[in-house]
Amino acid sequence: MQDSAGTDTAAAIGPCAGIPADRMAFIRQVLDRVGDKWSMLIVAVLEDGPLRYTDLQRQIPGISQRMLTHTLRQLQEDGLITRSAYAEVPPRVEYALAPLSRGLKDIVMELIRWASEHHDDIRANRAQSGAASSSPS
Amino acid sequence: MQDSAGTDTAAAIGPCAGIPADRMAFIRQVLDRVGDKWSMLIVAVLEDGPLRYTDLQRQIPGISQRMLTHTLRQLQEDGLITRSAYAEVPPRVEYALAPLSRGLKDIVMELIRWASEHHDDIRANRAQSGAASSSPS
DNA sequence: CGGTATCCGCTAGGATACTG
DNA sequence: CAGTATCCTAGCGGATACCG
Repeated sequence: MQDSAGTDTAAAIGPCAGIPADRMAFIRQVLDRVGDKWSMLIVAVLEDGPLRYTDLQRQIPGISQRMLTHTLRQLQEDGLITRSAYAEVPPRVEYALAPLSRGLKDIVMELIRWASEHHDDIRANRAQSGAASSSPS
Repeated sequence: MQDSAGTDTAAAIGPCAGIPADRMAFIRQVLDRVGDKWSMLIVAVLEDGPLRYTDLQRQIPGISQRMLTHTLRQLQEDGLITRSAYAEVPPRVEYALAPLSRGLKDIVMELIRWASEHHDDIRANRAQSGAASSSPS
């Protein structure tokens, strides 16, 4: 707690849009890490339970090995997921959510639910905006 | 649209995540739109009330006109924010959250709060992982 | 004030091939 | 099975200059 004025960081955003510029920086960092395409999907998929590498690949259609590996490492380095490698043959590696991501998982699920519920509206709006050329001479 | 048959493994996400592989596609789209660096910040800042262009620039340190304008257009086209231009002099343009983003705003605020609360842990974990190369003699 | 347009570096991220 | 390494392109995103 660095703020002596008693202004809770999160609370400060509510009453006043004046988010201290300092906070903005790390919020951006976290958002950038956690908010990218694949991280959220991985967290969401892992929410159901531990999964192996290839299972993750199958669960997340369209992800490349490169991105899967990369994102997993990022999440692992941030302590959001754990990697358990079993030295057996064939080798098995399981990824699971770490305690740290308990709260995040919840938020991600909400976000996904929101996306599910409103993607129609969004698409509609998007189409409407794009359809501005519906007035030929 | 390459995958139409077979793997019911996607159904394995079902219980809690409940993400049919089909949904995954548009979820990715929404996540991609909403999950980029600036969109969330703009939504967060706008949560407090309508703001003008320059105000947004001030509230979000580090954003360029290009990105501000671009992101605002995206959000607007998705119907997440509204743009009100008043033809007066000097010209005034106000951006505000649209009804559609009511729920999103909430989630974003939660995410930011989570980021605020756990960025220390994340940084610690990140540093620890990076410190693996403390090659002692 | 509230943008638009252009140049440009950087890197996210896919495809492919190879390894332990 | 679980990655690593390399190549390569699209577009993100900053800086700058200019317009209504």
